[in-house]
Amino acid sequence: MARSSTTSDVFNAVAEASRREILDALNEGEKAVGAIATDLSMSQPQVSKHLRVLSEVGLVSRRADGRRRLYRLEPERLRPLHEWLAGYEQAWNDRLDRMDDYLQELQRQGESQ
Amino acid sequence: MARSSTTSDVFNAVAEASRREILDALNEGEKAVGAIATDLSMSQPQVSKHLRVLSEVGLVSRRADGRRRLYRLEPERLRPLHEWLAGYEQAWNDRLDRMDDYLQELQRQGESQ
DNA sequence: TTGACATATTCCGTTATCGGAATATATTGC
DNA sequence: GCAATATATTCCGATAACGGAATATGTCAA
Repeated sequence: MARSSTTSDVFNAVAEASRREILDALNEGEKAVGAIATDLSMSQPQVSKHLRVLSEVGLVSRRADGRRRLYRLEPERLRPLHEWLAGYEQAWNDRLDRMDDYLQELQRQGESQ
Repeated sequence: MARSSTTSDVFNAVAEASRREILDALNEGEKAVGAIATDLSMSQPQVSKHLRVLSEVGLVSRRADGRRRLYRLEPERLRPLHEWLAGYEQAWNDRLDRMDDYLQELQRQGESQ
């Protein structure tokens, strides 16, 4: 058995660097396909294809403006990512605490020289 | 030109569901390969391979214990993800605010019936 | 040393994914 | 309708990724 489709969930949609760049661009506001392509120096079909993937997972929405298609970020769709990460906050903070202890230890040692 | 390697960054490492499951398992504490395989009903080679990927991006570390290898989560390596997401907090909150306004509007309308 | 156990690696077939190029499908203005 | 502009889709070749099976490596215990 080989692997199954991936681009159909937020994690994979966001895994590609170019798609993150597109999302970053849209984070500044609604943009047309051509504008994105120009700004990021990507080919128009490339941008359209990535937008399709992003659209399929709901990370962007589209609206028509004349012959242009304006894409808009849908940030709430990042929630799965956010929530998954939240599950690691505990471990994360424990680490920072230990790091803090360690730094204080270093400082004590430095003072006693 | 075809695409270049992907599994070499945190975003892609985390993009695979089985790898997220492994990380979730390790979030409870250090575990041996076999234990993970049993808990998650994955084959041992499969687990080893995923751990290799996770290891290469620093998300897990390894220590020997007899003939076993204990893997441990390195949560601070999730930072790139965390930071990237943080860039969307603004948009995220704006959305929530607007949602809030909308709910209040609904409520006002409800009261005036 | 040998055998059992634990993990890592290699090989393989299948499929997904990417970028580029060409082409198809709107939509507008004349 | 026709040309121009804007976007989407399709076809392609190359390659990366996955899972399974077999095998290699490493470690302990008797």
